[in-house]
Amino acid sequence: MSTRDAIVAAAGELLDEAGPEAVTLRAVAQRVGLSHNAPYKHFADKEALLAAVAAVELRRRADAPRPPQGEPLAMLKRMLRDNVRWAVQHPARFKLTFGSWTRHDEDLGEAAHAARMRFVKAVASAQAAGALPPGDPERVSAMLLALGHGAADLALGGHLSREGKGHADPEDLVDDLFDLFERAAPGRK
Amino acid sequence: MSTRDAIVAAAGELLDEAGPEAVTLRAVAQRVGLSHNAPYKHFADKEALLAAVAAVELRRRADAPRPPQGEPLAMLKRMLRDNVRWAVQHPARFKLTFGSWTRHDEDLGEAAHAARMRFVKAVASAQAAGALPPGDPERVSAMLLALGHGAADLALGGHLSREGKGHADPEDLVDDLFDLFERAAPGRK
DNA sequence: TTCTCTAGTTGACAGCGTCAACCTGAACCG
DNA sequence: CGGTTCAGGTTGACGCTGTCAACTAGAGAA
Repeated sequence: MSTRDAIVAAAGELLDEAGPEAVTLRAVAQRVGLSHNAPYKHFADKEALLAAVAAVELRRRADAPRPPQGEPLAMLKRMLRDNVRWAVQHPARFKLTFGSWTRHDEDLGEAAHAARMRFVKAVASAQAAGALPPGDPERVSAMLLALGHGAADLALGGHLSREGKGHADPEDLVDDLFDLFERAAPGRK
Repeated sequence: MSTRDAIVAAAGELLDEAGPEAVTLRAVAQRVGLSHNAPYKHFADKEALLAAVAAVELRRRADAPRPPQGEPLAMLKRMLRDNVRWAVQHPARFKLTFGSWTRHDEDLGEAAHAARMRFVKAVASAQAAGALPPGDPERVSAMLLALGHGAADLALGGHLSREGKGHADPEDLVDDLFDLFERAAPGRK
């Protein structure tokens, strides 16, 4: 493993173990056993390091073992639910990966595009199977991803009512949307 | 206007004019014409100040002049679209208000609850008019808000494809969801 | 008058990202 | 083989940040 990779890995671990504010260049360097300025030999600045962490995470998830596929719609639902579950379980990585990147990073942009295309493909097959309404699959994808993203983000922020009857965890909201699709789909022109 | 209010206002202006990273306690204090430590006489720490800014913003939007109401579903759609437009136009305020609050803030929690209840009420009337599927209005609200929140957040992060055919701006995604409701609603059991 | 808060001040502190300068060993080339 | 280059590492400094401690003026209450 290159030193660069070690730095990226250390930053990721720190992120998981102690939250985003603990990810300081100095702490990362120390964890790798280097001096506080060593990261600058591999990354232009802190943001470039974080972009690398995000890109690695994105690809790691893309390369994850695919569960056996079934119905296209069920598969799509599973993908979205997995995304949401991951977001809730790894808030810092989620926010880093899908937050705002201040500068354009070539590698990260490419990884994100690949991840999105994977999802768009799944939407297109569900449409082909008649399980989703027709229309630009990128746009339908955007809607699904927006709901998942929003549900996860609101849940993390504590903006989803947790108590009693109004309770919904973010995965439930994904289910609700799919229910809506199923109700809208069957008898369409 | 109390000094405390002036500090909150100054922080909000700084947020709009120069982005979140420009909102430093020193800059805020200087804008009000006080020494760098003056804010500590009114807020326990920086986060408490930011929570106050968020609460003010939330209430300001809640007190905004209500447009004349029409059909319940159309009104609801307008509310959600307004939220999304506001988020895209004031990203810093949006992220502050609907981001994660590290500590529980009484005032902010109350303001957020009031804002959400306003939305839930609108959902309930749309349901009563038969324009939305039945079910816990809080839960339906959560789904709508999640989609709006996610669409805005993804758009701000540049995660919505901007080019060519796949293009969708966040308000379009809100429309898509409402179209889906309209398609699902009419012939229900 | 004197006492007591409240809202303000100044000055310090450690930690942060970043910059500049220096060092070192291996690879390359004549 | 001797010299050069240079990626990768170091130390030390800078200004800025949030925060803390100590001090102070001034308005009311006793």
